[in-house]
Amino acid sequence: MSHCILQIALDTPLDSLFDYRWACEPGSEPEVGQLALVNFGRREAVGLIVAVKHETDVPADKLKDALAVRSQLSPLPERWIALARFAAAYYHRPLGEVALPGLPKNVRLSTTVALDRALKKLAKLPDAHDPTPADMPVLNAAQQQAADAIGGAQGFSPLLLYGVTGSGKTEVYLQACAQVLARDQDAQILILVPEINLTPQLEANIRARFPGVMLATLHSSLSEGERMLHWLAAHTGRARIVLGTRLAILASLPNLKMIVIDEEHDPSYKQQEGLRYSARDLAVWRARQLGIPIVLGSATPSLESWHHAQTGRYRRLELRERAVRDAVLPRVKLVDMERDKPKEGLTSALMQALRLRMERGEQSLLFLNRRGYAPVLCCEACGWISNCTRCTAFMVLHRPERRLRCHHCSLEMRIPHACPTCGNIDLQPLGRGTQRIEEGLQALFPDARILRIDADSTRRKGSAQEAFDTVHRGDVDILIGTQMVAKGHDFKKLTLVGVLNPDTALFSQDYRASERLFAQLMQVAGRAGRAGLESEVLIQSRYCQHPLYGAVMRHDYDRFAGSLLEERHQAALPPYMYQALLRAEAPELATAIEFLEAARDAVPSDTVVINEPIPMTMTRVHNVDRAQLLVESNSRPALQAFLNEWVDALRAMKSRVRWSLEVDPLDI
DNA sequence: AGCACGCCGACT
DNA sequence: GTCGGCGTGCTC
Repeated sequence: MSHCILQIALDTPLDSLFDYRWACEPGSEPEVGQLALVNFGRREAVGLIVAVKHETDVPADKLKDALAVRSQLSPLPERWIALARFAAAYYHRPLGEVALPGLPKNVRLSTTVALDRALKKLAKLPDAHDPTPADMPVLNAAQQQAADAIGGAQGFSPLLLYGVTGSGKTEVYLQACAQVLARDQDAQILILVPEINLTPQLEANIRARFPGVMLATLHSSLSEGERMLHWLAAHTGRARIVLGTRLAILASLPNLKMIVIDEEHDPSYKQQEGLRYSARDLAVWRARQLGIPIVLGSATPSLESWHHAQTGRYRRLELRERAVRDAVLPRVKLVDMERDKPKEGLTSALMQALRLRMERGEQSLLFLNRRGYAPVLCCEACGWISNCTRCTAFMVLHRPERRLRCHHCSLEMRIPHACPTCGNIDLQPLGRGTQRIEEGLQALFPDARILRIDADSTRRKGSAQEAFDTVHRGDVDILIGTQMVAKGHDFKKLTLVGVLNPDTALFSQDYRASERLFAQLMQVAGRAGRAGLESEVLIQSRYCQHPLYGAVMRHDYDRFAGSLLEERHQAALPPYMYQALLRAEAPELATAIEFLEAARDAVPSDTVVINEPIPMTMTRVHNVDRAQLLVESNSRPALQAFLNEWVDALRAMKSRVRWSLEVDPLDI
């Protein structure tokens, strides 16, 4: 028996590939893209075969035999491996760390029972495929034009679908899907949404529209068994529509013919830990690689995409009107909190508006992006405040749970009955979170059916869906919630949106804060009046003259985006500048800073600006201090070339400080 | 990152 | 006497 050499990518931070021996007859070698089980160090691991060779530089005493090749699984396509290679190179991580976590855990086990079971289950599913849509609602002219432009696009076509909230973007996606599926019997379509909460509604729409088409969902709350089955359905080409959150961008889709990114501006498309990729950016890369259309839909596009549309790299499609007959955008009013002093967080204007909705039997939504009862507890006698002992943050008061809780390290304690420093028993909650608003509302409107939806009220699996169902059934008069309720949902009877405390974002250090606030306000405002009922949005503010609110009142994304882009241009910020961020963490801040200072001097460059190390805004989290170093360049290739050298130099420093590199960071 | 080896402190 | 603390060394 002769043998060959398999070059294998493994999920490890080591920046190299590993060679293994594999006994086989010439001509029957394993294929690139297959998975193999190997001994790695003292453990077993499943890796991806990225090359099959006949020689290796690895000394014979180190070379091991691979244990098994997963031949029941068809190889991952070359193009999928190319996607993983690109992501690995662009985000400066080893290939294995990109490629393997994208696969379901169950194919990476040393046993194949789960894989075999899932394959058997998939084989039993009926094979009928009928792309005929169940019905096709009539589109308005703008929608029809957009759907035809998408459905008829040839080759790589990035399309920015800019449509006001309620303009029927979903219907455009569905009809474009119908065109693609009708044209190509094998076509697969990938649809991404920002968060899991939005999948059930869209999933139901897709299933109702395409009853004869296999749909697979991919998101983090699937069980391992489900994930495996859905992933296989995509990989084998049987699922024609794949609906998922950002992680689905790494799904294997051999016949991918179109990608849809809904709410493309949404920050959840950026992974915030581990491999910090942007699913939206990878999606655009993937569409270019395959030469297929990609639809980026939003009422408030990211400035990056907006900029691309203006320079002609993306084609812009517009939906200026709401789709439902006679439905108009809600009227947005500002309530000046300096003149109309709030009681329990609510101005009299907002209370009156709530009362009116109660009388009419319509629903109201109060939006406050702050969970808990109060963001801080304090002692008025001595000035003590509920600081977290492990983080540069306050411990948030959670009254129903009777706890103080740090939202960053999840440290918890009972609410102290007396001030820990002076013994004063009269501790005061300062500020308002959703729980406190809920309590105040209950007192002000004893007859109202009030429901709070936030991360705390929906911890249990499935409880978020239950809560949304309750609202849809009409069993709620006043809904109070965080950003969870701001996105995507189509509440038919909702005619009032109250925004409670948006001002803090106006003065944030983060240059993206105003872009985000604008998007958030437009999005939450868009929950109102979708079914044609007259509706309004009340924004409580102390800074009513701020131009951002003026733009929200006029529903004027266009001009607002223009002025933000102008500012970004002046200040040399993205999208006119390309950035990367080196983060370091250590028990002492000085250690992290010292590491970054060494990093700053490690590789000189005249095409990249290397800034000074600074502590992160929230310096300490869970007892580690964090600092960061920003590098920027007006040329992406120059930045990438620098990062290549830099990462090598940083690895060579062999520092004990933990560090990580983020390309295209969102938060600085 | 895992995972094991290795050499010093307080417990059944 | 050993259980276990985390330093450091290696992974084809």
